[in-house]
Amino acid sequence: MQCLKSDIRKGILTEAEKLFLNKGFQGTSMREIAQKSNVGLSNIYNYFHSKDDIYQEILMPVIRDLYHLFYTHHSGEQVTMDVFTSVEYRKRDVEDYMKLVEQHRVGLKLLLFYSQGSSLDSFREQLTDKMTVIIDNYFRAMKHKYPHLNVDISPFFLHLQISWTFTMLGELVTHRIEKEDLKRFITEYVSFGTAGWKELMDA
Amino acid sequence: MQCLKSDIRKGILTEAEKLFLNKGFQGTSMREIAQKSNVGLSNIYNYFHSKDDIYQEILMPVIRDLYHLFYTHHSGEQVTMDVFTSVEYRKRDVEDYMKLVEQHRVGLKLLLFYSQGSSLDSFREQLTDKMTVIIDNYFRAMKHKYPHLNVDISPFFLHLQISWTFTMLGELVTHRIEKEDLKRFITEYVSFGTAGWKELMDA
Amino acid sequence: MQCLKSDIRKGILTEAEKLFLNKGFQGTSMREIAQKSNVGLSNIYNYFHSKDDIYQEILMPVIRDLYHLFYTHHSGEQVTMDVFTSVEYRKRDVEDYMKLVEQHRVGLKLLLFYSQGSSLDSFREQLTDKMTVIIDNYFRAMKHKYPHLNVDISPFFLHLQISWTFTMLGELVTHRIEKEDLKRFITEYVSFGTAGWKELMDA
Amino acid sequence: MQCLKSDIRKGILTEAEKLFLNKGFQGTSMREIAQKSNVGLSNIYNYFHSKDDIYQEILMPVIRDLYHLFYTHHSGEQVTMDVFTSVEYRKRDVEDYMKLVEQHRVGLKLLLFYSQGSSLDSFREQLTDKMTVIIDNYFRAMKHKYPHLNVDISPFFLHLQISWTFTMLGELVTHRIEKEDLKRFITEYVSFGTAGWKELMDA
DNA sequence: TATGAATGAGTCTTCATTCAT
DNA sequence: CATGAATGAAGACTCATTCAT
Repeated sequence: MQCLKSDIRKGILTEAEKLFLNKGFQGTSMREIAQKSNVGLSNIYNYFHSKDDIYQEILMPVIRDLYHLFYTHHSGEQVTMDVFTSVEYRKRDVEDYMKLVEQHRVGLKLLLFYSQGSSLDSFREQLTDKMTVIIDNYFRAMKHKYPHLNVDISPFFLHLQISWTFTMLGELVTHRIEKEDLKRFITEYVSFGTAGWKELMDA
Repeated sequence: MQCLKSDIRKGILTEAEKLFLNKGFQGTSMREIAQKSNVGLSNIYNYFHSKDDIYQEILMPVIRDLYHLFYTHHSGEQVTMDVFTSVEYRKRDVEDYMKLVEQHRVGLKLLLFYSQGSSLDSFREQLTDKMTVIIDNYFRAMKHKYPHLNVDISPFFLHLQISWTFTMLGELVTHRIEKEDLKRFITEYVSFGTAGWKELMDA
Repeated sequence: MQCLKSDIRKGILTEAEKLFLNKGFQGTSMREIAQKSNVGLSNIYNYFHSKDDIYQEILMPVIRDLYHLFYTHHSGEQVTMDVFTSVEYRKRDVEDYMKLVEQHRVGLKLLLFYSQGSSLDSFREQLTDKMTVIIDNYFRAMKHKYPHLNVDISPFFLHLQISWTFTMLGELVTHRIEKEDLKRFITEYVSFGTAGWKELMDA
Repeated sequence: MQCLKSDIRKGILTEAEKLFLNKGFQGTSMREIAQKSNVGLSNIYNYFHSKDDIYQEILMPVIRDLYHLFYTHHSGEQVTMDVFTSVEYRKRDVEDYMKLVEQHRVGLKLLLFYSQGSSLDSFREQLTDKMTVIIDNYFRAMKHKYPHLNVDISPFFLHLQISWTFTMLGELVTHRIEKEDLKRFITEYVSFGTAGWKELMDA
């Protein structure tokens, strides 16, 4: 019985994903991956360079979408306060997060909680730092456009806000929220956030 | 050549702490701990039962203080809205966090980011769950006392808020904040939070 | 440099057998087995799951034949006193034992004397118990068929007789008996046994 | 709290005995002995030279009595056939065994089943060999005294008979026989044995 | 006598990866 | 592309015994 090359690849990735999710990156061995995916241990190396390679390939899509989401949200052409204080804007934001979570539940879980020991170990940290820079620039642009506003937010608070986004993603991913509760949560989240930002910026 | 028992114990703990901080619990081997602390590998077992034992001993103080902080903050005798919306209250809160961070910077870092594979692996998750229950009860009591208020916060949002607290601790611990920036950050943090809660509860 | 799988397997088994015979199961280390059989220590685990696995594989044939011998001797269709008191019957018995010993000298030695710490540790005890039950049933059947006979043997004496069989196997295995002495021994053994059983059963 | 030196010795021996009985000589560690007997690990070496030393000391009494029993039984001044064929003689024999078993149940168990890895590992084998020589001499003397008798027993059968004695001791020790069953067993045992020996010697 | 620290070789087993076929 | 053998270091932990105090 022969299989298509691509099938085997997928098989490996699928089983590896399950294992990583259960035991973490470090806790999963190549042997297990081989056994579960019915592939000879050494044969795996015909498809992937290393364990880390498998891990990266699994997480590539999430990372791509995550980057895309973050960058489009915060580096759009329009510099406006609405991004922070408009309920509409924030609702769109959080709905985008939800979509991401629905599409990449497992991947996000891996990325946020099970990457210890892999090259993506500090992915969250790095992305947070990058985002901080980007948003910081955004603030500078806003300060230029609306000089009377207080957009002088401390870098640390900014950083924290971004990190919180990851935390929220983590919570959404681990505690599967029911549809009926979802709307309410979003309302609360948006209310809380907009009120907070308004307070900070109008001051 | 023998040394004082307490000295060697401390030596082991010190070096182990450093290693755990660099390589995580799983990534650190007893061999390394032995080498760095100039103790025979097997001799370590005269001081500690296991690797996990060392880890727990290192984190015991943080855990104790963390529990104490959380429980005293949220199970005080007085049921009042101030806890959420009073600037004074929240300032006191965040200052307590700061103290915790200053005293247990490394320990918190380990606890929050480097415990994978140890028995404290899911400590954050567990404590978050416990706190959620406690605060939920607090809300029920408030609802009883102030019936006109909207204290009907969704469990998920509550959970998220608590998780955010850990995130903040994590950020404070990883990004050493300068003294001059500290005051500003606290102000921002408190403003944001109180505004948010007010918005939610007055609605 | 790779060799035929079967050769290496055999090599490991051969050397392990020697070592177990010299040092017992517990006293033999995987390192030694690896060294003596010119195989990398870790490579052994490509052929066997564990030390115990090796041990079991070595003893599988003896155990099989031992079971077969015992069961066929004592669960034959014919219920007759001859089994105990006929010289012919007993001669056939003891000759079967001899064959077993010749074919599995080393294996029997291991099984009877060197299994401490392995999963076959209590093999003799277990088999003795099983056999006791079987022969006890046999006696009941005989009692039914020959009511005038005294077949009311105490369970303990029965147990002892079976245990003696193992002892004899043990002796045959450790003290290689010369061909010329063999016939004589068998005669003595059979005479002694038949006389004994006759005495007990005719009483 | 200070203890008499002899008390500590006894404590160590007592606890060691229990452990050896549960886990065998090899399976018992000095650490365990120290813990169970409430003695500092290294302090044990003020009382005993080594683990083997403890083991020997525990088994000294059994060995002494065993030797004494065997030697008096078979090297008495009187050379007579009765030793083998007289019911009275054999009854006295087996009753002596019973006494030995009652006095040294644990010791015999250790000696026969749990000595692997210790210096007493091959005690049974050695004693069996010694006894074989002694009884062989006894037979020679009998041949001289009663030339018409067939006392030309093969060494191997002799050896087996002696080994059987140990087996019986082993059985008596592991399967605690009830008082009511004891008498019956002895009768069976003696009947069987005397009939067997008569058959062999009168032939 | 008693203690706790020290030792150094030892236990079985698993790891990710490579190699030859 | 696939296989199974090979590697060599590493994993946590235990051992009986000794030493200095």
